[in-house]
Amino acid sequence: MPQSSLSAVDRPVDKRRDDAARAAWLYFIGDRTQDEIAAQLDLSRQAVQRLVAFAVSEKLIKFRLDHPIASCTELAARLVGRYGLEFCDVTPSDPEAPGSIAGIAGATAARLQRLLVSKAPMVVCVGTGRTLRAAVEEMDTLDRPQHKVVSLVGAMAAGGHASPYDVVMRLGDKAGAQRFPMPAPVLTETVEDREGIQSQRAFAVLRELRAQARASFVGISEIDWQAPVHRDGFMTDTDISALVEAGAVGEITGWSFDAAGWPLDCQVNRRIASLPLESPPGRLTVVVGGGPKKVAPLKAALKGRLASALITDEATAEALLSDAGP
Amino acid sequence: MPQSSLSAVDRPVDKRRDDAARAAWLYFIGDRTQDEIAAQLDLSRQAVQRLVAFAVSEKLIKFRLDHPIASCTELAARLVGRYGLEFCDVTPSDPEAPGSIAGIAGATAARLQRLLVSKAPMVVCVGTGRTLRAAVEEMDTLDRPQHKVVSLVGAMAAGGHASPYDVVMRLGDKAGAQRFPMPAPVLTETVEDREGIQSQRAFAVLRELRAQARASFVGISEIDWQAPVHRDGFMTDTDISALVEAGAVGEITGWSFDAAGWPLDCQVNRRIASLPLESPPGRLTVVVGGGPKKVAPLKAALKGRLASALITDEATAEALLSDAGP
DNA sequence: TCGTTAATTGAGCAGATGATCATATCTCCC
DNA sequence: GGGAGATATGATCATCTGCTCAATTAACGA
Repeated sequence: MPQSSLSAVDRPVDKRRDDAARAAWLYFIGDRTQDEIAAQLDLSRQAVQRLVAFAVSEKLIKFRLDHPIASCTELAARLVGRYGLEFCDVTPSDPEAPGSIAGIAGATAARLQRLLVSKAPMVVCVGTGRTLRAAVEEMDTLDRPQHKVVSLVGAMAAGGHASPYDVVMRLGDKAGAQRFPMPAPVLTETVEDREGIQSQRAFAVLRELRAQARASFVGISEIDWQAPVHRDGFMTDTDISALVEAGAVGEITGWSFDAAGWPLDCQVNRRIASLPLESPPGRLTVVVGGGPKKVAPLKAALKGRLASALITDEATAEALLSDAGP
Repeated sequence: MPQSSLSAVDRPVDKRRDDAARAAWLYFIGDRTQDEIAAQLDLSRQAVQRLVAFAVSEKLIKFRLDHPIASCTELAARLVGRYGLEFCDVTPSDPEAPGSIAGIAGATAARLQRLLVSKAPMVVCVGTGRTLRAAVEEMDTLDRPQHKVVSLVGAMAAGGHASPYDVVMRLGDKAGAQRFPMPAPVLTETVEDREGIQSQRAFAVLRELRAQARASFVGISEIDWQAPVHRDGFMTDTDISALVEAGAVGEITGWSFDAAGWPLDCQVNRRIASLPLESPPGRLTVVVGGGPKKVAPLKAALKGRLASALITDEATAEALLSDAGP
């Protein structure tokens, strides 16, 4: 039996994941104690504890809430009404960890999954960022080679190093779908560079795919000195200064916009290589994000109709509905 | 705000479920301790412990394994080959609880869910029994009024009392689908009774729906003095005696068959009001079950091609592949 | 072969969890 | 209004879990 010896000897990682899955199954679904599992699998209790922790951290076992919490449902309905959204999902939030993305990632994963399980071939566009990345990790694995996953934004900084939050490749893997990354940095050095890159054949393909897309999922961020685009090296101090000066409050797929949700007509935006924002978007566009820092950007984006659906958490939803603020 | 006062005052159950969902969310997804949650929700630690336990027992929060365990995959592949199945799912089993249906129910729920999330109108037929009932409980709630859920078997005993394991109504509720229960007992008093009942208009509708069905999900049981059909009062001592005499080893939707999987041509089967078995089934027919008692019935049913797919557990799968046995 | 470093293991312990039980509170019927 | 029964609450304790740390084993290069 060459296969089993291969997987057991040559790939000890898989064995470990297998054991972890089994231990976690017995623990959460079989409802046994770690001691009992240890006896069954002939391991020490600690080994079982580690396997269970590993399974949880690797998302081999997943927790899902299947109950509409009334206050979240109500916030969602009010957001749909206020901003004319196609839908809005609001998850509970952890008051002790206001920036936590666990809930939003889970809710986004559920939406992505519901779309992608369907067998009719479809195109789904995605941006980048920590939240979307976490959402993809929460999804179940699928095998849908008929689908196409398209990036709205490049994952490279101008210097050439890649973002660790590349979403399109990971989502392609999870869904077993065809992947269309964008062969470009987020921000080019000059307007001419951007024009050069965008005149390439690959770009026309991406534009064409976006026009057919069933949906787009994008993250959102603030524009200031702690902005992810700055921390991750996509934009320089000079870029940020110029944007803040011009009144930027947030960005989506690299495009900065002001408090009214108008994309800025400035030098930096002219060097953004991502596919342009649309207002209102021609296709379902889901903006995903939450936490205190994202309130102002989200409020602006929704005002400016840069998105037609929203996934956020309870605290952010409340802030978006309060009339105070910028 | 009449609705919110209504739900808060007139329906304290919903409030409790809401709190339980929130507590469970913070516990499993937010990864907080019960003490922290108690502080946040302003409850005692015990109250939180009870809410979390309640949420788990009510399936407000669900655990799902997303990792193919190699040995289960291999067993499934061998069963598909041996019995010419369309598919086979094998879940881990808990060696300490050989009759446990937790895993099988989860796997069946996943299959049902994958079918029913799709929006194109479809018909799904179901049998009855503890396992299918548990599977439905594991499903997420859906809203698919375009689907039809059809019962292959009545849920009444001859005396008129209903089975507690009615599946079609529960599944209809879970999926938000139209429900077509069978207006008949499992076993009628006489052949004439059966003919009378089956000549009714409603029966023609059920036959018609089955012919269009996307899939059928059925349970399976042994035929002996501990058989569920006997314990639940669907069949009398006399019926069981006659069936055992005639060589029955198991039943599906009430129809008894012998060790070769041939439906028995006997007096009892002639009084069964369920829709007839087909061999091989014209449409996808998934038999669901596991545990030591179900090995012989399953082996017979698979030999006789009474089903075209199987969901079972590891221990049962091994027994079905071993050549020993009846 | 030996020494060095990294990874893995299990003992021990502090803290988290779940069960029990006595007490308090609610509900419904009179 | 009162009382029986049912239900909910919080104190207490036994058990379970996750973390730390020291010891051991494995891996690798000299």
